[in-house]
Amino acid sequence: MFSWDCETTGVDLRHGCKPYYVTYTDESGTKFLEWGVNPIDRQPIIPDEDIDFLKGLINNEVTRVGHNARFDVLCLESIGVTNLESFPWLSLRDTLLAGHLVNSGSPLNLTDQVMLYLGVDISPYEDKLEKACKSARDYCRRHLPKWRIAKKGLPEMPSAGEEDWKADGWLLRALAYHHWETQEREDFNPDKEYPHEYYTLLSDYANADSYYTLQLWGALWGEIQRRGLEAVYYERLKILPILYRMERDGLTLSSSEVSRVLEEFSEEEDRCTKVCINIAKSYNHDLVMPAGSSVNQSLKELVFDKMGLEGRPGKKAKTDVPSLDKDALDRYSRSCTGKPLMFVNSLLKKRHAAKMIGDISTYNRFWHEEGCVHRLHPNINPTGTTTLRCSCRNPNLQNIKKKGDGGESVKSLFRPGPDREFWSLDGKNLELRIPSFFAPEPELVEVFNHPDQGPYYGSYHLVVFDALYPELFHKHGKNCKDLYEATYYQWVKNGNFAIIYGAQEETADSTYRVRGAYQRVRDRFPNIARLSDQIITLANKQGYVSTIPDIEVDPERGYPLMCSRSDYGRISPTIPLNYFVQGTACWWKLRALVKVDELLRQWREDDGFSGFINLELHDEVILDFPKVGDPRVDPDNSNLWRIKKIQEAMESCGTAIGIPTPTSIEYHPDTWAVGINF
DNA sequence: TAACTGGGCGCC
DNA sequence: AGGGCGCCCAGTTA
Repeated sequence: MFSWDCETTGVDLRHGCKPYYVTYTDESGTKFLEWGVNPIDRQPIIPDEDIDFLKGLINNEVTRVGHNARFDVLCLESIGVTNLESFPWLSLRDTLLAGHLVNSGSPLNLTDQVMLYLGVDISPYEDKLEKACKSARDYCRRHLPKWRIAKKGLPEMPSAGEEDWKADGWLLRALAYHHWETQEREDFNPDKEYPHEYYTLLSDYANADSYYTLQLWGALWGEIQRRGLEAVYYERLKILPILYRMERDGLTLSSSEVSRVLEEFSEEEDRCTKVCINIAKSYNHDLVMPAGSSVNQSLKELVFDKMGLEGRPGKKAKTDVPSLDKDALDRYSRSCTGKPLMFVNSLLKKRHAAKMIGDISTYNRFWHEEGCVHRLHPNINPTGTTTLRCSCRNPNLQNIKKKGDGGESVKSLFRPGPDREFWSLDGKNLELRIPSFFAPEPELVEVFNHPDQGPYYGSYHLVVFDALYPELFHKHGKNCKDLYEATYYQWVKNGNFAIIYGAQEETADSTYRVRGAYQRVRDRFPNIARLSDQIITLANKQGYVSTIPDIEVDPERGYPLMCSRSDYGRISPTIPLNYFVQGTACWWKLRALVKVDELLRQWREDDGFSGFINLELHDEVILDFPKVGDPRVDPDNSNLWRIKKIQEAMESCGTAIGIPTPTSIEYHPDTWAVGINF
């Protein structure tokens, strides 16, 4: 068993950042390889024999321990040591995955985990390095302007912005050598505290990392064994190569659509900004328009003081400062006319345009150009949430606006490349089904199992609609869905999701817009109400909730999700059912990804089929396939049979947790924003 | 300057 | 006591 860790010139390995230091620890101790970095272009200078040596090292060992090992595998790939297909993924022992499994609610960085499980404080290594790096960076800014210090705006590091100093660990040794070679400054002493340690500070820090990563693995695995969670760990491990592949393949945007939309919306933003400024002038106010959707003093002063609109706090606000969010602006606009009304409407339009432009600019920092498309490779983090959801960043592709306000959406820019097509598969009503079948709630089980039968036709929302508006439902039946699409039916949906998200009585009633709705829903679904109560009690007793056990993995144990406690030691009643549902849904999705990936790999071997997974959206999977034929014209000469296989595989994951999980199929030949149901 | 906080907004 | 995220901006604090 050995552990390894790479230090890099930044996290953006697909944009030119590279490892310059590899540390590894095994039974015989801790060793390392260190390479000089050219300060002008930030590229490490790596001897061929070191690459060969690393190849041997990686291939010889049986188990490999890493902290967020997927990143370190990508490091090795970026310098030609290994690659996706040949790396022995299932031999990995990852202290990030293990740490989340053992305690999903605690900080997972190495320093915190080593403190928690080994009682050792390694923060002094990092603190010393941070201090020295910052001094070195200051020194370079003053005396060596040609040296390429990490900062926002460098094309090779689009993620720069936070903790930039971490990308400049190489700088200490580079500066020390530079001084030794040139002796150009007598007073060379950028850091008064550590002037003579520039050769070794990075090394001390990095070597401690690989050493303690190995120790930490031992502690975590002991805990996993004690709690009998080995099978759950091994199942989770399967996700790493899938995410690695997903990040590599990424998601494409149409470059011509991007240019067109950018131009149109820039004009729109300018126009609306001018309207706002002119209206402000008529109030004797020189409005300084805030960027994007943000709010500044100038805007507040105009709206609340000079126009005299009555401010109200926002729904989710932590303070009682008057809100200027979309919801608040909508409310204000209903109570005003004339210039204030025109102002509010222009401000909303300006924000809409600015949001679109802002999203595209963020993508622009990250994308790679490939002919007529741009390709994004986001970072997907399987331990990025306190539930089992993955988080996504650089850029985040899990919050792409679906529909424009009457206009275009960012989603419409995401288009398949030439001779490609998108498909998406979505677990239908997954989060509503989980408590319904698990409780179980016989009425809802019946409804979900018979989507063709009246009066509810498989719709959870219609059942609640009936409970809250019995007269209307008696009169119109399932037509209520269309008749009250924007009003009662929408409010019912909002309320249902609010409850899934943990809303308590007051919030639920106000979301449903019906007094007493919360209690009526509880009365209608007594078993779900009881499940919620029981799971809150259990969570307070044991500190966590478990997802539904999967009979194909471990019929006894699900994935434990820690519930955070307030200062008084109680768990918020909003949390337990939500974690249970959200976590179980994502367990389903993780297993679905494993099965989908298995099919895709099989097809690749069978006939070279090049289909891949672009993205996962918690209960949904997006696929990028080669265009074969239009399934609407000739289903037999299309990818439809493959998609049906994938659908079958995903649905089978529901069986293993006792929840029927019908999965819908959408075909996107043109753009992700438009889907054709199959 | 850099780090932090809150507001705003998008998704499931 | 409405769950889980990431990103940008403005304004304050160290």
